[in-house]
Amino acid sequence: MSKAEEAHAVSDGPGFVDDYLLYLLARASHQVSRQFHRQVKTAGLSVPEWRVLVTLNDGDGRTVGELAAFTLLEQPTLTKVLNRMARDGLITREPDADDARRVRIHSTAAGRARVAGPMQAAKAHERQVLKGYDADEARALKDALKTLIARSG
Amino acid sequence: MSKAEEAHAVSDGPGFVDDYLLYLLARASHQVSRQFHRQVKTAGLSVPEWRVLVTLNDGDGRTVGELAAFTLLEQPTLTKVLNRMARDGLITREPDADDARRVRIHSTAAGRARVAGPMQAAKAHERQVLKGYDADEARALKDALKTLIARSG
DNA sequence: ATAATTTATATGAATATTCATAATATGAAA
DNA sequence: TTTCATATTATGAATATTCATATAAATTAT
Repeated sequence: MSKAEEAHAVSDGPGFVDDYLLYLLARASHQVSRQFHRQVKTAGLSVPEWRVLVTLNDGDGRTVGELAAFTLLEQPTLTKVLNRMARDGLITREPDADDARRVRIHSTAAGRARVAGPMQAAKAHERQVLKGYDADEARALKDALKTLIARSG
Repeated sequence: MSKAEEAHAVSDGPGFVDDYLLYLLARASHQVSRQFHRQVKTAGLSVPEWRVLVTLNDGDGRTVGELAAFTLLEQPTLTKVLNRMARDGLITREPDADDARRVRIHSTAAGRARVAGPMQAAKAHERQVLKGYDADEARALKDALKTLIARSG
């Protein structure tokens, strides 16, 4: 142990977190997303806003609860994100015809326009991240993540 | 398309996000961590506090900057987390002998005591999540995540 | 040495998130 | 059909996070 290490007792060997699944997941997600999230902000969207718009792009007219689950946001957090997005003309709220408790969220033309660039950037960024993976490896990685998601439902 | 779907145009087929690496990572991390994070809070720690203490447990006396990188927090966020933890007697700040700009963070006896339960819970929870994985599969999953982390450094 | 540049942490105002719960609507049971 | 339990979204106060920048120390260059 060097003198400097001795002084403050930092161990350089592998610790618990270095092989802890939850940490590896959190760090991989955080670190891989970091660069892309900067691009999203440059395009004038927060990360929650990006998630809302890209989710609506896959299927418009979802309820607040569905959107909250997809976007990994708490429902009250999402409601406030939606307030801002409605104010900015990116989405609209429509009452559900069958169940008056439900509110369905639709993206506007402005919302679709705002998300188009980031969508292309996301695809390019993913290709960049997976550069060096062949098709089988990429599939295996995604399938492993899907399995984790399915089992922890 | 059913009448209900027609009314609000929700597509049920797979969309972009369903096979988007960054989403799969974020969702897997979020969902797998969800139950454990509830246990952490029950033990009287916020998630950032837990990350600080478990990181210090692997190597005490890290600087604020090192801790911020490990805990996936912005430095100003961490400084405020540390203020709370110092107030609660979980950590102490010590000036670095060699560089007066640096502040080294040490966990206290109370901090170590507070993190002991969650550490055991984390190990038990990880075993639970990886139940059904054999040793090779678990290793492959973790190695895949470590590769992503290393490449996105 | 002195000044200029870079690095490490802290601070403050603005913003965002959370927790508990309110408000409203549906569905089921009596 | 009234009551009771449950489900969905919104609200408000408390808390946490972020962004820009201040402060202070080390390093480099002049």
